[in-house]
Amino acid sequence: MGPTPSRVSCTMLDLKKLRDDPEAARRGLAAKGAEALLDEVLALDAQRRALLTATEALQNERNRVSKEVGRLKAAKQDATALMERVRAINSELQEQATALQPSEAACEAALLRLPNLPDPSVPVGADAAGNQVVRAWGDRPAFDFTPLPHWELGARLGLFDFERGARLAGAGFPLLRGPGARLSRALIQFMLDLHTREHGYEEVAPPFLCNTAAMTGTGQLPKMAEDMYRVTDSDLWLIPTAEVPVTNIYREEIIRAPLPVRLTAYSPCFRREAGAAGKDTRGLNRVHQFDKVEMVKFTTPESSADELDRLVRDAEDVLQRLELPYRILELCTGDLSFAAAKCYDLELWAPGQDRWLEVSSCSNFLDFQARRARIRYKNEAGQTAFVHTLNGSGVALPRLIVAVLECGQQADGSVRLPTALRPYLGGLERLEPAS
RNA sequence: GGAGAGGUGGCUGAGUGGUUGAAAGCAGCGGUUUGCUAAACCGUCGUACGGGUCAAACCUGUACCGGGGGUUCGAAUCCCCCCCUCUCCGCCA
Repeated sequence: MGPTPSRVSCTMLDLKKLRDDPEAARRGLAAKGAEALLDEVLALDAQRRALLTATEALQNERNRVSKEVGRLKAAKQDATALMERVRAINSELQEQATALQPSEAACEAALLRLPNLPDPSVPVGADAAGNQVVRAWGDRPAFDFTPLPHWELGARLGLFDFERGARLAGAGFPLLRGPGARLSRALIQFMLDLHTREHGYEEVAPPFLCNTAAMTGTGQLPKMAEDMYRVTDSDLWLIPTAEVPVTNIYREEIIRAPLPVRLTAYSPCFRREAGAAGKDTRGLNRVHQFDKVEMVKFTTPESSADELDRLVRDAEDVLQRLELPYRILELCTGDLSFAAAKCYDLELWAPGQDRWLEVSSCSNFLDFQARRARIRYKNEAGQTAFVHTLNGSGVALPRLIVAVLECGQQADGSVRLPTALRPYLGGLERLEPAS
């Protein structure tokens, strides 16, 4: 079984817009540090169009002469001269094609590496230091003892077995046991119930591996290949987030369902975390496999800004109901991910480590992913147009568990569980140390 | 994994190597009729990428009938490879 060739649209940013107003694109790309690529794209595009025009002129002639051949033959007349002419055109076309094909491929490859432009409302900044706290919720718990990090708590409570997990797949593949495994499952179920029953999402259970076309559609490929796990003898990658399969549900489709379509999915996520070696090696802060509940939306361009606000509130609701203090950052231009035009991060307070931990990233991609994946709808004028896509974690499990443990810890070594979660744990109120 | 059947526009569904980008029907859109709804009738109705126009409307070219390649002056139509769906068999959670 060979790899499926990906059929990806040549557009990610609108090429015509890039041509018509390169300066606007240049400003946006500069904010994301991808300015140089723009000139490369524009040059490749100019070359490509010149070749395309020449090729199409030849094709036009070939088509006209061929039709004439048919006409002559139908009239029982000699057409040898015209057939010779077409043969000549074809050999010329062969030469054209050897120039055009690499040109188109190069143009598309460069385009696929161009990141999305930041929304004009996004604060300008070079890196994470430029992110802005937009609001915070909840009081950070006060302790009359020194709060422990979750890996200490987990050891005392018998929740994790990192050593044996490493035996199975290496460091960063956590093994949860007993109450730890159950806590994880309870949180997943709690979040899915919340989003489906109260926030208006449809639950989906997607594949956990996706092909190259899907990975390209949402923007993981080509840029993030080294951050993903790949299956060796088929065209499949382990998903780094449910965003990939869920967003690609409508790839190459004109969505007929009324917008917005709001979907939520549980999935494991697999990330190589290339370049993060040695960072956050203890506990659950940064792992190669983790569980997450994801929210994905397909909307009209008119409503995507509002839907982003709702998305953030839906993620916040998870944290509020679990009584966990958090803050919300708006990412600045320099910290936006490849595909995002605007993004809010939700960070939970981890008192045992005295730091904030990101548990959710809520992004509006505008039509960036829709272009790449060709996800469209019919607008009110009846025209086919690209949807806007959004997604956000609702939320990621490991760091959620970290906060539940570190915020809920008591002087006696037990951990108080949030009230809203207890029904999912058979009424359990506390995790007690194994004695 | 083996055998068979099939993949055509939003859907259903015709299709001959040569003015077919593709019959017909449904849906959609615009309109007429109508007290409203329904119905009827008329018209319109694929996508992408180029060129023309400051731009839009519009005009025009090319490509696209699962994907790729081949035969041919000319391919949805013939040939090869691949993918997918369905049915049956085998294997297995």
